[in-house]
Amino acid sequence: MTIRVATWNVNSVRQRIDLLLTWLRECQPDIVCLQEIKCVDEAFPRLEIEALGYNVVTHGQKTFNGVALLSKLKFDETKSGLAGDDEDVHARFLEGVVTLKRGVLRIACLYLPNGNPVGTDKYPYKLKWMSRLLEYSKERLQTEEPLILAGDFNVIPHARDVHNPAAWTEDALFKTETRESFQSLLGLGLADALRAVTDEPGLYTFWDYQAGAWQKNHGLRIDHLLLSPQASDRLANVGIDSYVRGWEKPSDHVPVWADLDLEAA
DNA sequence: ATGACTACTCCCAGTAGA
Repeated sequence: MTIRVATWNVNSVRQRIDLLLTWLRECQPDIVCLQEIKCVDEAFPRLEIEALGYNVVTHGQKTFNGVALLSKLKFDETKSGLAGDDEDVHARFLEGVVTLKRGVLRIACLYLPNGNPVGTDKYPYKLKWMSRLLEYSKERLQTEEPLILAGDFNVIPHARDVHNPAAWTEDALFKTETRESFQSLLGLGLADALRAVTDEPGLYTFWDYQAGAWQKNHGLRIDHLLLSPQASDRLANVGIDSYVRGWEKPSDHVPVWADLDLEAA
């Protein structure tokens, strides 16, 4: 038995619903984290997705941001919002817990702030959000349960994760402070699922719409699944569905998934 | 390269994304 957990920044779920349904049928993920749904909860196309056998929970927002969790396993609990800043109204975080044959699996779906342009209040907001995520992770890791942080991190972890690293050194996605903060998440014992299976450079999850970035393979790896030791121990396979970027009217991000040897209840 | 695309919005020029 394996459980497939996926993440995909769809860049508007209403624009992408047909592609999403096609991909769900092809990939057959058990749990999916969606980002940038760009709609309020009432406008989310839940019926079509429920028809494929998913339980759906959304944390939406008008126009921007918005995250959703889809799961073939029933949610025991869900919670929206990341602790640590009562002033933050962005819909960027949604946590769900499902029951397994042995214990539970906790999934945090996140859309980490972009942070550009650096020099505006957007970058400190990003760094603060990352430190809030670090605190959340510290707390959750104490339970010693399988935990997955999945989403659009807006972080390029390493030079091998971007086509032209020299052009990105001052960008909020690649700045030293950003990468150090991401590293401190890994320092807690979280494993970058893709890097647990390969060191290969040039594996991307995002290609800009502009300047033929997809055709030239000028991409970024910014969508990640971070696994607690209890999840990492069960890791069987990881994939990037980059072919989805070649579809008609695609998102600029593609799905990333991980298979874990865990049994559903 | 002040560029390029795409999607959003009190409907359409301005904002945001990465």
